[in-house]
Amino acid sequence: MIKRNTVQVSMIYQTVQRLKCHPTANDIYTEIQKDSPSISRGTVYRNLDRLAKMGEIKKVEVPGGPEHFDSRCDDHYHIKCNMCNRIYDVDMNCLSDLTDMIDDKQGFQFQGYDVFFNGICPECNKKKEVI
Amino acid sequence: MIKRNTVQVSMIYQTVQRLKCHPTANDIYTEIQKDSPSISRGTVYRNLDRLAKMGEIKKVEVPGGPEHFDSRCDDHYHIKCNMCNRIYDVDMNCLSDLTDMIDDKQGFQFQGYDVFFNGICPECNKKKEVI
DNA sequence: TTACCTGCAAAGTCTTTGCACTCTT
DNA sequence: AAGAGTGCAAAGACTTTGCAGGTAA
Repeated sequence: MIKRNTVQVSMIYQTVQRLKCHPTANDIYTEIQKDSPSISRGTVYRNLDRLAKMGEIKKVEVPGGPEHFDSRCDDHYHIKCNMCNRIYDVDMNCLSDLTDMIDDKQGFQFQGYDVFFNGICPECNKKKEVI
Repeated sequence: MIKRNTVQVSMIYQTVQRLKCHPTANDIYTEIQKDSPSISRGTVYRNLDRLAKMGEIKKVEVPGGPEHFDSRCDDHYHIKCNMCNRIYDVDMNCLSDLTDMIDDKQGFQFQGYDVFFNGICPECNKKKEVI
């Protein structure tokens, strides 16, 4: 998928590793721009996509929001804060194969599933108390 | 939320009930346009949102795709076909409270979760065999 | 009559893409 | 050299919004 070792690719990869906050493509773009103002959004989107397809990073599709990216590639779940929309890891064992629980598969070929929690993050919880 | 019984609101509600295919806002817009060409997209989006907030219909947030709407309001899961992107109901008992399984909530206030399956629908499976 | 709702169009958010140029290999 | 990757800008998909006029109550 990626066949050339360009500075842009490594900056994008490094930035996903460095930001521990499940950044969006735009977060990564903004961050890289601080040092390299000429980086383009297209390059960021293209390479995040390539890195995810290669399994170097993980694409996190958030229900009702933009995509986020994660340096942790093992199977784990996420929670979205309903106030600030940030994404965090959930500390829980993954469910055993959920597709075993389906009563009638009706001819579908099940390939995978997402579990996505939502709630309020500790930081926003504090803010709420102040208000 | 909705305070007036307009023709547009009832057309939108009826269309969600009639289409059993988990339509998107655009599907509903296109469908209503056949009979009422002057309906506007804004009205469709606004009223789908209001109907969902009132609990008359259900908003289905699809990971990595536009929102779909469902006439079934009880708790149940969905599967997205990775080929045609259509949404179908999954015939399975809902999981008991998943948030009980979280080892360390780290100060988060968990409010809910989505489970979303993906795979290949029977129709697309047949097409694959032909190819 | 009031104020909620509509149609329209513009704008906003997120993402993809075509093209000419650049740089890795 | 070849062709993968880049920057740029335009366009695309989906959704929201401001406003003037329409209409249910």
